[in-house]
Amino acid sequence: MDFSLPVAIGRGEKAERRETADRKTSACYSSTDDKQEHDYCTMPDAKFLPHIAYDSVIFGFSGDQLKILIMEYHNTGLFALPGGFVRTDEALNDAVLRGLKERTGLDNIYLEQFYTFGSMERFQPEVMETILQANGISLEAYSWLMDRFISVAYYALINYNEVDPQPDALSDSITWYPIDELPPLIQDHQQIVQKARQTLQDNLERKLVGVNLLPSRFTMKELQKVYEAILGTKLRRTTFQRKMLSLGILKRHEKLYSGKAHKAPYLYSFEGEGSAGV
Amino acid sequence: MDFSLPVAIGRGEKAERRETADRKTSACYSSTDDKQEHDYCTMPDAKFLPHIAYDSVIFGFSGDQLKILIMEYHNTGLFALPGGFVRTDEALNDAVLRGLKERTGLDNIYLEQFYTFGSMERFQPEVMETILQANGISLEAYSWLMDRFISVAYYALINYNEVDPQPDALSDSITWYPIDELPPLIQDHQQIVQKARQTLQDNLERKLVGVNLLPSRFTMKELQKVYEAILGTKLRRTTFQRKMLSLGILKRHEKLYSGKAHKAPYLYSFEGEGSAGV
DNA sequence: TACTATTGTCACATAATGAGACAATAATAA
DNA sequence: TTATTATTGTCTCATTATGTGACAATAGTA
Repeated sequence: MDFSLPVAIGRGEKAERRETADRKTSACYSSTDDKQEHDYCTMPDAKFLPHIAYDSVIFGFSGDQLKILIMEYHNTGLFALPGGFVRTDEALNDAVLRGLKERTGLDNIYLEQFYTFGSMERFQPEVMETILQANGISLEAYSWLMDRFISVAYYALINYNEVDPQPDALSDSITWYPIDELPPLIQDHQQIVQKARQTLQDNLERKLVGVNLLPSRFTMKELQKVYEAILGTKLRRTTFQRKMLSLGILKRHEKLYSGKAHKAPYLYSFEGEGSAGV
Repeated sequence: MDFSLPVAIGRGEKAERRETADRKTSACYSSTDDKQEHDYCTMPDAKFLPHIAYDSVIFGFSGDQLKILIMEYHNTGLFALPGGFVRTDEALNDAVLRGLKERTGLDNIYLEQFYTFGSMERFQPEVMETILQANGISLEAYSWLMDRFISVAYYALINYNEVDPQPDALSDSITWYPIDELPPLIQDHQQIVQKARQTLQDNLERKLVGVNLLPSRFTMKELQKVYEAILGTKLRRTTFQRKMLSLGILKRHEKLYSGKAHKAPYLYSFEGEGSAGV
């Protein structure tokens, strides 16, 4: 009963204001082709904060399943979460938004930071070595990538149908996988996914994150499917409907005539972005 | 009704296993006097991860108030949260536990990571400059401290009466302040405290963090005071008591004869660390 | 022995949730 | 046109949880 509305970094709220740091900011960003920009810099030490990375668990919903985006690196058979690095003059949150924009093309993404991973087990320079070698990249020039990294993990909720995912320079694919059918992931990425899902479940009851996985207008049944996919349990139709309506944050619109032989459901939209709870 | 038990880093759960990184680990740690060790290293670049810090919001409960530990730097009038840095071969969580041990003397602390702060606004080299100068420390040798830092924030819950807080080398005091009567803090530390309190409030309903602020045996009234201090609201005695007892995780012990002219309350202890909810 | 302050528990009202019943209805088949 | 089918929106009733006050039990004091 104590629902408060979602506070997104990318959406309603402003992202962290960016101020320019006045030191050590040399330009070395090189975009090689017009369609796609490189994540990695030829003089990276001057550009990115060392030892700090982020990883993103990007959730989508399709075919009644919760899915996430996984990247596969060229010629390695290695799978990983989309991630990246933080520029020396860039807010952490802005770095993640930038990376998401590159992968998804979307600007307005529901995004939430959930944990920072910093164990020693995640330090496996061989992995990055393999990836760089498979891409024919000099290990010396990118030795900073073989250092120990602490990774700040975020999860994002996006509308599956709105997105055409784009791989980065080192990977040849970025693909939706059902959350329960992931390929083996590098390092501690499986753990990161686990924690992301747990956080998503926890927040489902407090915030109203579910709606961010759907188009702006959706039926009650679709919303229920999202909840069921996130929680991994079946929910009772009438109870769910009553609960959602009692929150007073869904606006009812016209009916959806699906062509099926039964009563047409109403479409709803999420009335929020402002504030209602606390 | 969906309480799950607290999962502490320092307590029931193991801390992240430490493996030794095999590179760049030169010993330069120097403890100057027997009682107190220095946080800062004469060759810090070789010892600590650059650009990464942690801050800890250490909660205690006394006189019906929620309090936190604040440090005051020598000769500066600057106040800050206790914090520190991560060694190159040390897990992030272990670094925080190490710092807490130094400040509080305690090993077994309820600790939870809650957010990583990485905005550009927190980059204020003047502040550290002031602190170092006030301590007569060469700015050149410690220039790394003036770099931009991303800070992983943790909150800790400890038994107020069990602790004799110890200042570090740069500060001359570490003192309990009521959470609503803090001195002005440096950088974004006020924000960090705010978010810590919010997280604590959120977790109070899901986990049973409250008990970590009390001695192992406590009365129902004491527990209620803790909840009221955290939530900032008065609670109804009978409802609170019924709720707590219905959880089935408090063990009742002998009565506490306080010498006051009324019925003596029972003492309770927290039956947990295992699992009861989900 | 009466009085005071507080505790543990109960009783009742109100609110939230679980679980099923049922009428409404959009398309299809007869 | 009318019956049939699958699904939706809503209602009802039972169960559980919570709000609110009452009250007896009791450890000390007067």
